[in-house]
Amino acid sequence: MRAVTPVKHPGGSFLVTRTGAGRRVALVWSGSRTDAVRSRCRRFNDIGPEVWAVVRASSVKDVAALAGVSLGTVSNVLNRPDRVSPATRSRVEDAMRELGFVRNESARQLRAGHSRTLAYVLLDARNPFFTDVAEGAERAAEAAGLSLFLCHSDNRASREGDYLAHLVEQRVQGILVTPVDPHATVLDDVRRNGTPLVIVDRTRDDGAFCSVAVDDVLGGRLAVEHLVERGHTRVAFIGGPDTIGQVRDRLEGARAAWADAGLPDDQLTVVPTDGLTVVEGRSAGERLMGIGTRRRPTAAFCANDLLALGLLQQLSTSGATVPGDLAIVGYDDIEYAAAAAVPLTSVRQPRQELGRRAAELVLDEATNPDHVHEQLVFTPELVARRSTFS
Amino acid sequence: MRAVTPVKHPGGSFLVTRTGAGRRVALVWSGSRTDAVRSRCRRFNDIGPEVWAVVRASSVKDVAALAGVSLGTVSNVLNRPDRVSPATRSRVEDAMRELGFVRNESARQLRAGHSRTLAYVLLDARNPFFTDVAEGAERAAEAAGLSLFLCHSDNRASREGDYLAHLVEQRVQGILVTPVDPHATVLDDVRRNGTPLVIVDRTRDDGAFCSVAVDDVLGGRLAVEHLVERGHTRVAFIGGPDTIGQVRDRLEGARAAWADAGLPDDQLTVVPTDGLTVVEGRSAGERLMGIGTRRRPTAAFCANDLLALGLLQQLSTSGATVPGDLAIVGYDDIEYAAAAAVPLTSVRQPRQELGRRAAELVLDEATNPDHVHEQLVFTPELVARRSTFS
DNA sequence: TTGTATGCGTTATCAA
DNA sequence: TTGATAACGCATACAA
Repeated sequence: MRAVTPVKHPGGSFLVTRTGAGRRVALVWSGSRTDAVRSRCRRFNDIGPEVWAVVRASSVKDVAALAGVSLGTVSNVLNRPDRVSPATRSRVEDAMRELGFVRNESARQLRAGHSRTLAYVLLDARNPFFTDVAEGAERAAEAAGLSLFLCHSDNRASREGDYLAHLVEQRVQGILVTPVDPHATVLDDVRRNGTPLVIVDRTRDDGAFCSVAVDDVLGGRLAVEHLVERGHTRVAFIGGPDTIGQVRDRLEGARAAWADAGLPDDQLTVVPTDGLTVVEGRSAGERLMGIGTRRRPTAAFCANDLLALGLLQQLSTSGATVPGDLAIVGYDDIEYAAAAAVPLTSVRQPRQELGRRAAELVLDEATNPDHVHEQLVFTPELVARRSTFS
Repeated sequence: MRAVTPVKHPGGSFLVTRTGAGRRVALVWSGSRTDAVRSRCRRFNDIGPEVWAVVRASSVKDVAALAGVSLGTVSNVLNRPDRVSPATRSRVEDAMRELGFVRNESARQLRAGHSRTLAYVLLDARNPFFTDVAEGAERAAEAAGLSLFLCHSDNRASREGDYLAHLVEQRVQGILVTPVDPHATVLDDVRRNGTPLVIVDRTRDDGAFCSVAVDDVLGGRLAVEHLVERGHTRVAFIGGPDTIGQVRDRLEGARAAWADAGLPDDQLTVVPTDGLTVVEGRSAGERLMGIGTRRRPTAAFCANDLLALGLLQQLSTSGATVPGDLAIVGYDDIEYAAAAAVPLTSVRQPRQELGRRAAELVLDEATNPDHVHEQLVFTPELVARRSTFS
């Protein structure tokens, strides 16, 4: 079998085709007439008994030549087929098939001034919350005939910055981003450049951007109200670091509900963590179980489900029962929450809806001259499951 | 605060700026001199007392004009700064800052013939296996100075096809893909067009593509050998549908190990599922526990960890213990496997390594004329945890 | 060291 | 209905 190796070369995209030994030139271009290919040869390169032929990817010009029409007609077939007579159209379409023509999006975009893509720069691809948001955005993009590219910043500001810069250079239609820091100037840089940007799952007080978020204070309140209703009077809040707005807000809501119930401050313990992961949840569990049974909280509210799952696992390892020894409320209601060994009570956020609305907002900003920025705040709801019902 | 709304318009990327009521034209362009902006005005649009000014995004030409140099010099500052005298260079850089110049990647790409991006089209963004593969690819891309875009096909052939077509039109440097069907002709279409493509976690027997995969037959064998060593003589294989190559291979390995151990065929039960998800795992658990205790398997080998987690949850709900009533081996060793209520024994695949090597292969195909396709097969290993140790 | 001219592939306008 | 032509923004070869 002949090796057919595509390479890239200044001036276009090329196909390199190699002959068998002995022959000088062989143009391998599956399904095409040799002469059509030969016209696109740029460079022949002798290497001993073999010869490389460098072939440009076919363009509208090549198609026009093969079909015996003008370049403008080919473009018409592509963009306004109704303006072309059926006979010539099918001749052009045949030529396209024969040459394996694919429209060059860079050229189209250069001409059109905009691309046909959205992007979502997300913090943590391993957290199902973000992939669910992405799914919602994906569907909205699909409905608008656009593609959605996902970029994983992995919680690193430098990577986030690289991605944002690249996307702006690409002139994407719009960017959704869950930023490492919503107040970082990189976001302003994007917008100064005219690329619509929507902040997802974070907000900024200055109203400079559209954003979609969930009322985390209310979420924290719902969680703790539920625990108070279930009769708990010693509760732990597990989460951190408090540089994360979500964590601060959920704790604030928790404290408000606690105060409203007339319970003493010191019976709402804060167990800080260094992140919102399963591993951190286990470590928090160890610390929690280290407290003497008399003073130990009877319930825990975790700042997200991953923490809650880690906590659950730690308890199960150490022989404690849920909710008998400790009731648990998580946050996010990811798929694994319902599927945990003890199904988790959790605060649900409308994740797909978040993504969908974010995509719609960014498209509005991209296309509607009368666009005004909106900060949408969604309402969370508590989903009660076995982890809080003995 | 004035509304500054970016819009898109044929002919370039634009910023629309709106005046306050009463004045006719206001050019809002933060940090720029008004005259520099005015030169880029294209269209003024009276709407009652307000006026829209349509402003083109700045190009090298604008920068050159503002800096008082030629367009070529600006390009040199961008691409070969050493060829420019320090004085002019700083003048040009000032102008760039002032105009908020951002290189137009479409134009650069059109000229260069290739982009600076890779893409990974993955099956299921919710499955941590794929995000870990993506992370490995991401790092390799970063090392090569490229960006990696993630595209989520969500197991749908049509969406996969849309993404592949779009990526080919974009002339990305290379595509990694875990395809819905590795033998589908869409993959051949991509390559016929000269875009390097590497198949991830699947293989194709015809050697038409590079691929990276893991020896699933060996993985199945390892799982069952482990269970046999632990003394199990009635084992269930849980997984499906068997249209998935992985499922077939893992079962094949399981059967081979079973036969090698001299155990009777009918004591290796197959419990088919409709997918590899947590929900399917629970449903399989129900069926399994429906078998009378005398004939019921004492161990289960699940085709992936999500199934195993679902199974585990089902057992725990119904009061059965793991591994006492049923030992469990999963596959993939995702993070949640170790973090499960009963830590899961699982077959680990070198996920990040898979992604890294795939990215390297696609870059080799893109840049090395002597590239030959390689089908890499990695070796899995068994990670023993509590779910198989009573 | 800097400037000029050309082409990348596409689309749209206008003339035939 | 079709064809010729001019941009879009950038990078480079070559001329000054």
